[in-house]
Formats: sequence, C-alpha cells, structure tokens
Amino acid sequence: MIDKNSGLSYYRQMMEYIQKQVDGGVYKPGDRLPSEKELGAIFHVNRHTVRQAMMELAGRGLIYTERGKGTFVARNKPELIDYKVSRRTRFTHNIMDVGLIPGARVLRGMEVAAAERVAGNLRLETGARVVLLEMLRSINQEPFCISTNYFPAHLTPGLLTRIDEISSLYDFLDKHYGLRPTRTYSTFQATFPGQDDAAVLEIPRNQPVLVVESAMTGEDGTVIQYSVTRFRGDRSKISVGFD
Amino acid sequence: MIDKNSGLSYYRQMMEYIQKQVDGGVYKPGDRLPSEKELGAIFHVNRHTVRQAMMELAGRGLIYTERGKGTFVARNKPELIDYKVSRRTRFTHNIMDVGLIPGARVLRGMEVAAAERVAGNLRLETGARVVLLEMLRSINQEPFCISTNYFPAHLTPGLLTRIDEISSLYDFLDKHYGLRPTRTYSTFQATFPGQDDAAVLEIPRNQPVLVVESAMTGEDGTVIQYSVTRFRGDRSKISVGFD
DNA sequence: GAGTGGTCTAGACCACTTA
DNA sequence: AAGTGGTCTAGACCACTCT
Repeated sequence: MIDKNSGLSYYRQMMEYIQKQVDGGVYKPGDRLPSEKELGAIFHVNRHTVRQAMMELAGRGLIYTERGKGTFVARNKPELIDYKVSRRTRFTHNIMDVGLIPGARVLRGMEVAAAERVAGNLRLETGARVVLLEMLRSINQEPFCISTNYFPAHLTPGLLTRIDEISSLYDFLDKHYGLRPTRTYSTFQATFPGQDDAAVLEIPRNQPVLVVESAMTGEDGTVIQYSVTRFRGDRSKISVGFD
Repeated sequence: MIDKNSGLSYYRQMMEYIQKQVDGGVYKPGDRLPSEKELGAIFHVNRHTVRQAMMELAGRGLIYTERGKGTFVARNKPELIDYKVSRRTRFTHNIMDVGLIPGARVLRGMEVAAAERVAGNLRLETGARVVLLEMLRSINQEPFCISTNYFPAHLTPGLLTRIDEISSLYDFLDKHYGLRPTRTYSTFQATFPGQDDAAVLEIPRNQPVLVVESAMTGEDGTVIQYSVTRFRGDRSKISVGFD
C-alpha cells in the first residue's frame, strides 16, 4: 500500500490513493471513509500521518470531517448556481427566474467617511460622506453572497431610516430616490474570505470566494453606487453576456 | 501569550496573534517570521503546535514556507494584474499595453472527440472532431494562466501542423483561416486547481484559481471557439466593461 | 556545521456523537 | 461506554540552505 522507497512521503501517497478511490467511485459523495485509526492500520502508518493526509485533502475540499462522527467525501459541487450579471442585474428576479427562493438580510447600514478606494470609484473626495449598506443574500435559505454597497450620502438621504423597507434594492432606490443605476464595469477575483465573511457565509476560511467589484451609474452618467460582493465559490458561477 | 483557559486551542490563539501582527504591519510582506523553534519558545508550546498554526495560515495564503530558509509573510495583493476582457480580448496586446512582458507556450495540441460540455458550447454533436489547443500564458516570465481552447476541426484544418507559428492566437486565426472571433459570453468561478494546472502555474493546490469559460463566434454568428482559462488567483483581477 | 522546515512515530487527553 | 476526530507533547531523522 505504501512504498517506503518511492521518494514520496507516506501521507502524499495516501492522498493520491484516496483521491483515486474517490475519483473512481469507490467512495461516493457523502460516504464515510474508514476512521483515522483504521486507515492507520490499513496503511501501516501512525495516526498522525493519516491525519496529515486527511487535513490536506480537507483543505482541498475533497473531504470534510465531523467530530465524533467521522470523515466523509464532500458533496461534489452543490449545484452551481448560474448567476447572470448584466447592465441591470436584479438579484431577486434573477434567482426567482430559475425557480429558486431568494432571501436578503441587512447586515450593516451606516454612514461613513469614504476610504480611498470607495471614494475613487464613486468619484468623490476621500473622506466624503457615503452610506454603507451590507446585505447577505441567500438562496433557498442558504447563504450565497455578501454584498457591500456604497452610495454618495447626498443621493440617498434618509436611506438608513428606511432599511426595514428594503426587499429589492433596485426597487427601493427607484421608488424613494428615482435612481436607476446601470452597471458600467465589474472586476472578478478569486481569493479567501475574511473571518467575518466566512462566518456569515458559513464556509471555512480556506474555501475560495469570488469577489466581484462593480460600479453603477445613473442615466446622466454620475456614479451612484459602488459595490463589493463576495460569492461562495462552491455555489457560484457568474455569467456575463457581451451582446 | 497563550491563555491556557481561554477555551481556544493554542494553535488558534497563535494564528490570531500572528494574523494581527501581519495586519498591524509588525511583519510586512516578504519578512521572515521567527523560526518554528523560536516561536515554540516564545509561546511556550511544542514545535508541532507551532507547525499546525503555520500550516493553516499557509493554507489561507497569509504566509509561505521555504525549506531550509524559513517562513515568510506572503506578498499577494500588490502584484495584482488588471486583465481586461472585452468582445475582442488579445492577451499579447492587453499585457503589453500596461508595460508588462507577455509570454506564451503551447502545452498541448491535439485533435479529439468533443466531450459533452465542449460539444454543447460549440454547437456540435457530442463526439465531433475538435482541435484542442492548450497554452500557458505568462507575464514577466512568470506563469499567469492556462487557456484550453477548442475549435471545430473543420474550421481550422492543419492547425496542429503550424503550432510553432502561433505567437498571437488571434493573429494566427485571422491570417490562416480568416477567423475573427468575438466573445459572446463568459462565466467566472473560483475553485482550486487540478494537480497538473497547479504544477504548471507553480502554485500549491490550495491556492484558488479564477476559471473563466468563454464562447466566441464569427461575424456570421457560428461558434468558432470555446475556451476554459484558469488564472492564478493571486495575480489576477479580471475586469469587464459593460459599455 | 548549524539552522531551517518536512516527515514520521508514540502516547496522551479532550470534546463530541452514537447507542 | 465505545468510537470518532481535535489537540498537545516529546523525540527522532531527513532534505535543504546558508556560510
């Protein structure tokens, strides 16, 4: 099982072996693997060596552990959600159109001084007053993405006093302020979540997130919204049309 | 330094402490941390406990290790390359425009039967003949992304015999086949690299990649190219304009 | 040769789940 | 109570880098 002279460390050989077992369908998503003790006996290695293999495979997302229960093969890709981004993207409609149940919860709402990056994207001076609105969006009751939105404070007076009324952000902006923002650009990055984001999205910190930064302008070209959205990497596939 | 009764494990306390030190600028990107032995002495814990903290922080991308040298604070953010994607994106020009040196190397070129996903995107029958062209693109001599491109074989006869001539893919397609593909859509995902991709991109398997899938059509609307590109997450920021 | 991280073993105790 | 993964200690040897 383990080749002591292969030049490859034991735990790497174990990783390859288990990866093959999973790829080959010997263990299917959701299956329990043998316990660490059993694997140690099977491969004739110490339990800590088993653990090193398990931990690396878990970090890679192939398996996950539950204390007291065992180690399990990860659910493949929990149904990637194809999320379409266009000039006017509306989360609620977007999700409902594919037969899923959207949800939204406001995490933070406050007026702050614009940091350099925020000010630059909103075409304001650094330190200008902006409204920060952070929302958790969920699909079928499960966390999907966190969106941090910034608006020039003078364009959205009293927004924070009406936070409870927000169900669809775009409807809200149109109804109260006559704002109909359209997307001018978006950037995409793959990174790891910060501690807070990981907790809210209910993912471990070593699971990647897709970060989308966008700027929106009104019909007259003034920038009225800048947002940074972190999508769960295991759930999200963002698609952009160029038509 | 370590609170034995905090309820938090030692290695997690160490992780928090070191994260704070890095965030606070005590250790800057590229700095060497104290050795594992030294950290063990500082925190009054065993070297293995130190290692567990180090390994998790490395998995998260905060630090990296070099055998025989030490442990260093990662330098990730500063070198982000803003890569613009539009209807007609040309890697070579794109990179040169921002003053960097692009490079390309063909990894694989072969004619294969189209798998379901490839066929569907190229609007062909599953099993139809397609040309696969896989290229590594680098910036300033460092791996940046791997692009796997598929073309209907009947549109690009003899492509594989001229692989050596490819420097700019789009120039090549235009010159030899009169093809001028324009992008119709792209999808973005954040995941982990496969073993081969990780090796070619020179990143560990637990560092995220940004996967961009795109379809390109000719002027008459026929799909002439489908590609899957894996960008190094630590280097890439893909931007899309909606104008 | 001294110092670094990488791997492996051995044994212990803990927290949690299940029966 | 038995089994599981989680944490910690202790000691050993290795491969590599630097000087």
